[in-house]
Amino acid sequence: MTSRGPGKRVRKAPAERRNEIVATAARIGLTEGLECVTLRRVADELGVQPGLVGHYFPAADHLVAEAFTGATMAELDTLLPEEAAGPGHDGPLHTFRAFFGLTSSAEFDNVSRLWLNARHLSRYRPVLREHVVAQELLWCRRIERIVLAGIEAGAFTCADPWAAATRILVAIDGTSAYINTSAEHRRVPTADMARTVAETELGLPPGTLAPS
Amino acid sequence: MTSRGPGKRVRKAPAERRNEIVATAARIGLTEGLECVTLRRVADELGVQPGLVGHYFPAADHLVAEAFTGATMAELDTLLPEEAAGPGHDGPLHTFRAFFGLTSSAEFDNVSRLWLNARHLSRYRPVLREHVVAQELLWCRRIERIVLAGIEAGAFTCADPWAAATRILVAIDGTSAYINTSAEHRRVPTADMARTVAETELGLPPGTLAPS
DNA sequence: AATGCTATTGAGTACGTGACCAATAAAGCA
DNA sequence: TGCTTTATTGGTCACGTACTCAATAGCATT
Repeated sequence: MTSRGPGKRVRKAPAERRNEIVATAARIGLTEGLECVTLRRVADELGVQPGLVGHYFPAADHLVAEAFTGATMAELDTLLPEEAAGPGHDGPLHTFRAFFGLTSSAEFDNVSRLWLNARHLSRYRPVLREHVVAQELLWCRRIERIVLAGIEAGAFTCADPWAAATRILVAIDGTSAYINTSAEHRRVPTADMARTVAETELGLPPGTLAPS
Repeated sequence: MTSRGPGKRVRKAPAERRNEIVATAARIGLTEGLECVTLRRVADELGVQPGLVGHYFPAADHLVAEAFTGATMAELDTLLPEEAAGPGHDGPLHTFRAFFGLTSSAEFDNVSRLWLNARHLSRYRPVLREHVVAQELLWCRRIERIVLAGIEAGAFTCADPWAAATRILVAIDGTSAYINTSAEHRRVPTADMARTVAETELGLPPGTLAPS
């Protein structure tokens, strides 16, 4: 991919190089797993010496943690764009339809794997753990905002938006827990579960959030 | 724990030694994580040379896989004893009450961690993957049997027992997905979710499966 | 009591990891 | 233009892993 002859140096502004490193680490983490995010692996990918990556990340844990945050942050912005909760849009109902459409598609598989990966690795890596907790709460808050917008617009009925958001995420995370194992065997009974849970939580008739 | 002076050999029957090794590996996997199940670690625990463990398990993957199966199999028998589905017992309703009581308690935390651990590690380790899939289906089938017994006894109403069992497990696995991260923040909204999902799936009035 | 089988030892190889650091060359500034 | 700063190189180091294998010693059988 990125290959330069030996000895050739390319000197970049620290901020730019740092971003490069994090972006590469995020891509590796998303597609191959966070344990593949090593100083050497990232350096190879960038056509650079391992020492350089170590220079920007004296502790490898921080690189892994930032890789995770980078990947999930980007994904969240795809799934639930910030502006979706604001005014002048298709409305919360359409936002959720798109959301459940995406989370049910195969594109989401790598994201499921990443979450599973990060949640387990957090057992041993405190730095990563903090980033994962922050992202978990961020995702939950982002959903809560859509719920709030829907209540305000009179589209949803829900006594506790935070609890509803939490339980919707349980359904999503529960469904994607089998992504590396018996996902095939479960596709049928679990395909609509997250959507159904959401409809129940938001006081919607069954099928309301199904793709149009 | 088990310490012998150097050079002292204890020679055991192969089957017995093998069981010892798997039992130790299962304990380590359950309490410290499957990546701690190494030839060295298990050998240390048994007061034995690493080469011996390597003799019984020429590929370390198989040891990890058997450790997982050993631990989850034992746990399943605690949670849903085989005979619970048979005749002459407190009945399916009581069985499920006990089940949800246990899965909600802190004793279950290590089991949640183990499942998370194994489901992620299955991404890289095909041998473990097969064992995990087998256990996942076994747990699901065991629940399905209780559901079937309950339907037969007229206690439950359920059109598709297998699908119901699958969705109950989604709720349980979803709830326990945060065991290493933001579990504290979610305890309140998710505490009763698995039980509630089960009551819905089985056509029971809310609270029927709550601890008595 | 002697013998054979084999469970067990103890040291070996090869590999991948994170961390460390002096030397070097590229970029910006005087 | 020359000088200073520092991003980058290219190694080394110690550690932990799986795996290999000849030699050894415990047990069971004769």
